[in-house]
Amino acid sequence: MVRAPTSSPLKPRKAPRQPRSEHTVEVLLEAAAQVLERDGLEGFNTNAVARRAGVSIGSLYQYFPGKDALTLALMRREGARFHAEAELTLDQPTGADALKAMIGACVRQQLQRPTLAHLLDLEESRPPLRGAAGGGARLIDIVAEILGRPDLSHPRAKLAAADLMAIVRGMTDAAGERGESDITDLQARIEAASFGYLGAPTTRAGD
Amino acid sequence: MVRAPTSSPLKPRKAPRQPRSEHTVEVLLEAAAQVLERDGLEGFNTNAVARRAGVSIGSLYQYFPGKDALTLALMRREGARFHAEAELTLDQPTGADALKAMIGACVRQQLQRPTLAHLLDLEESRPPLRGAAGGGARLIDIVAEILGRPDLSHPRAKLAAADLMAIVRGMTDAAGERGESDITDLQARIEAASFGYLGAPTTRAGD
Amino acid sequence: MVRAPTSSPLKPRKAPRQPRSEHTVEVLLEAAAQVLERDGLEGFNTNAVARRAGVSIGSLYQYFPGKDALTLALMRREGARFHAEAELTLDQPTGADALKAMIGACVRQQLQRPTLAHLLDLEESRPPLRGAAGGGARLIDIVAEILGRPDLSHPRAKLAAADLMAIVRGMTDAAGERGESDITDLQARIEAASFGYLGAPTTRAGD
Amino acid sequence: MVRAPTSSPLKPRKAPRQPRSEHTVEVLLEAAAQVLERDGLEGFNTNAVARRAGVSIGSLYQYFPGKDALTLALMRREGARFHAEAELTLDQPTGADALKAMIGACVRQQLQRPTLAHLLDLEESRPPLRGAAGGGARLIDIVAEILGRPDLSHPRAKLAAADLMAIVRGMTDAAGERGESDITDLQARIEAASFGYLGAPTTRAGD
DNA sequence: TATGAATGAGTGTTCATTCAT
DNA sequence: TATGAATGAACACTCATTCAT
Repeated sequence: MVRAPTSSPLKPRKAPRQPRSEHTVEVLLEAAAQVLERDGLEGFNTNAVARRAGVSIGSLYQYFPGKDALTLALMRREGARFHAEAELTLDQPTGADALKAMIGACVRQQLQRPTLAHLLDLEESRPPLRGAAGGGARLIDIVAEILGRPDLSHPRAKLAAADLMAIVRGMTDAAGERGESDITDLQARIEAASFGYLGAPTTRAGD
Repeated sequence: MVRAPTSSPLKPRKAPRQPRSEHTVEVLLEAAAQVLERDGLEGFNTNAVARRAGVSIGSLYQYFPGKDALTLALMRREGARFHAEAELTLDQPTGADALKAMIGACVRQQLQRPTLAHLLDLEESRPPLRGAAGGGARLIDIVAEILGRPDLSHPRAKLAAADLMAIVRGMTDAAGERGESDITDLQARIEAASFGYLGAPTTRAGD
Repeated sequence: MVRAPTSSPLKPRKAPRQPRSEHTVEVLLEAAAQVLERDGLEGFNTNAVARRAGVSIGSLYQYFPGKDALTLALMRREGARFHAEAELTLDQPTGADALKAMIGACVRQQLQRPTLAHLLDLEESRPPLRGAAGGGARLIDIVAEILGRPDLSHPRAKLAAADLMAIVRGMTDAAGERGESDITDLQARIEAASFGYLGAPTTRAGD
Repeated sequence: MVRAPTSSPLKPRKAPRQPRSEHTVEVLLEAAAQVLERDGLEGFNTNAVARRAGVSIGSLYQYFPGKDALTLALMRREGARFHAEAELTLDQPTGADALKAMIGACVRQQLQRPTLAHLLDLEESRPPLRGAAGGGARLIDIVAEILGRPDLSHPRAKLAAADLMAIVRGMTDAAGERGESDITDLQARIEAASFGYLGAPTTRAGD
């Protein structure tokens, strides 16, 4: 094994400017996603990704300085539209509405491609990637902001935000693993737990 | 040379009869735990475990037919006293008390050696170990039984049990990762979420 | 890490397309042959082969999915020109001529690189390679066909063919081990035994 | 691996004088034979033999200085009664009778426990054991002596003897591998080849 | 003398990464 | 710029042999 990263090993090596390059990057990311889904972390290796992408291994390394950078880019891609949606929740009038919207966004995100989302979550906690995607932290900030809204005004907003995101992540992951697909039901249960946590139960969950 | 294992690759290879053997097994398991804690899944390999245990790699393989068997044995060791405690929760008079006891057991278990517990959780979801430890499924059954008690009598006990365990796991994992150590506070927050989920809020969490 | 091979462990992993690859494969096969000849089955390991080939171990595994595939490829390489020659024996006018030609082919094959041929024979009987080269069975069919010719017309052609090949193999192996190199003499003795077996002695052997 | 034989690694380490020891040696040899038959050369290792013998690995090494010594002892055990029988063939009045008797002895020996005999043959050609059992050479001497008898009086007795033994070994091995069990038929075919080789065919083989 | 725990060099194999073409 | 052949450190696992008990 040869591990001598000269520059930052996580940032994309080159900004793909030409359309052909953009396309290659896109193809590589989708290939990575599919390999992850089909073969799990066990089968997730750079050669397999390149092969599936129909691209040479050399090309992969031209766009990504290393495996972790590829993983990271995939995380960002998967998180992109989700983050946009998450930001929008702040536009909701009340904190409660915003929180519901946020939960909805999380659930949709996680259940879109459940195994992919789950595996990326796992990868995200691996030291070299720890918080590199920045998604989690940012998300918690948004939720914390929501919890500061007048109708919720939680005294320990940051901590509660972390707890809520943990609840959401825990429940959606488990649901994904079980193969659940009824988004509405799941969302209702998560809301029950969340608002219960906040001391303002909506309705009895799971009825 | 690597050939197909003739016997089950997960069951311990030989029961340690002499006191010396027992000691070696104990030392190996603790070494495995420590390697996992210090170096993560990345650094968790049989040679490292043997080295840390101060034992030859051959000895490791005398007691465990493979890496997975070692991991599994560690899971069982870590889960042992916890499972005992979990069973006892059924002795509680009311469902609410039982559930609180259960949450307490989970929290204590997870916060005892947080990173170890977390990494073992991850490993448990890897295909070759999927449910091999048998802990998770059993746990959910207990909780489901609790939820069937008169004072809780949840109509979708099995599903709710899974949800509750997901909440507990999600929150404790996150707490462990943050380095939280105030068990009582964490437990209170989890109870809030749990009873909120069940539609019977106790007090506003996090106040 | 050693995991179950996903594809057939005996078929070559990748067809060498570039001339460089072809060369590497050729070099690896010849190295395998030489290691086998110098160090026997004992010393025949993938690292030794790669080292002797002046190639990294990784390269070996790029072209052969495993040790057995390498062995098999070597068998086929060694058997290639021989099989061509064996097929041609059917062009001989009479059965007797064809049989003599066949014996000649076998003897030449076995005495070209006697130890190599012998060791490959041994390997061929190891379970994972059992009949994989397909050489032996095919050979017997050819001989059986020869024995069916009018001038020989043996009533138990298949059995006799197996016997004859056993005679040829036994005698050439022994001769090879003794270091015999007079092909003509050996061939004459084998013919004596063979035609004697068929009930049509030519001349007294060994005179 | 630790390979530092201080004394001759092939001779039995201690002459078992006490009846208990003799019994242990016998048990070990039979265990070795059975392991060889059941699991082949692949599974033939000292620990397996000891386990099958119901004896500790330490005991095995008390009676045999190494694996090869064990193998060798097994060869001698298997060859013992056969050699006795082989010697007796010299008592036959004519060379032809003696040769037939010899062939019969060989066939019986090889077909008694065909796989065992075959695997031991293979082992015998491995360098550390090369000719150590001494069986083959001695056998050839006997046959050479037979071939010198007046009725056969072969001019190249030693060479012819080697050839004949090669024929016998080749044909019986192949027969054993095929699972043949009709000793008389096989013997007749071998005689045909043998006497054919000598220029004195008996009857057409295989009719 | 018997036991079996312990040893560790050796073997097959993988995969992230480099670099000549 | 793209290719894919080549690299080699790392890892899982085996087994002949030793030696303390």
